[in-house]
Amino acid sequence: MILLAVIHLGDDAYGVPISRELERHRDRDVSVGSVYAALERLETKCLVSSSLGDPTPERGGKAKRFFRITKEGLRQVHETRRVLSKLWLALPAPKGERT
Amino acid sequence: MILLAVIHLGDDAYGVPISRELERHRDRDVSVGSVYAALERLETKCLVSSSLGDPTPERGGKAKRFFRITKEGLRQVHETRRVLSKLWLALPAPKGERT
DNA sequence: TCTGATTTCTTCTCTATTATTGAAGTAATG
DNA sequence: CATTACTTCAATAATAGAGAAGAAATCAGA
Repeated sequence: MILLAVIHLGDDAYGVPISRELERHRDRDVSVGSVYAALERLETKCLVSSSLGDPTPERGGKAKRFFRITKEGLRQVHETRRVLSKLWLALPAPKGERT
Repeated sequence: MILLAVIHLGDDAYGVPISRELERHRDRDVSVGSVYAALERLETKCLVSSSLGDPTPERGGKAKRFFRITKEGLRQVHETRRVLSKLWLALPAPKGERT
């Protein structure tokens, strides 16, 4: 889900909004520290890359660290989608859901 | 993925075939111990239930422990599918894939 | 019909990795 | 120099994973 958030946020993918995006989709609190930890793991595995941004005209604050998905990261996202989509095909429909 | 394997295997969902199903889909070794550990966690959370089977006419072996997905487990599988499918919608297509 | 080897599963133990939180640290602006 | 907007650190909980040990059944031969 972090990889997907990085993809969706595009040029605005740094710690805080990534964490907010996760909170929105998972519908629960997500501490920003855990997001950074996961991003570091993803970077170690070369699924994302990061670079420091320039100061902005906003109030203040430390320089942002922007994340981008790598080619390999995108590949793995697609692979995961492929596998799960296949497994989900045979799923019995839940009550009250239109197919 | 374990929940999905339990669903797919139906009346034959016990440790060994669940582990084999995972190996098949993930295309790598999956130790049966890790599968049992996960199944226990899932049972603790009431996402699966289990019951011991009777001896079979086959060669031998300890009684099988069969797993079934619970109503709540099925609900969560569907919820996960719903959320991820939504996130996947806007995914840029990988090269060489027909859409 | 004992008895032990074999088979098929499950359970246990230990370690590595991932997840999560909350506090501390840093570099900007007003 | 107080405030703001981020990042990094430190500590703990939870999950993943492998491999050995344990359990209960069948089979085969004496």
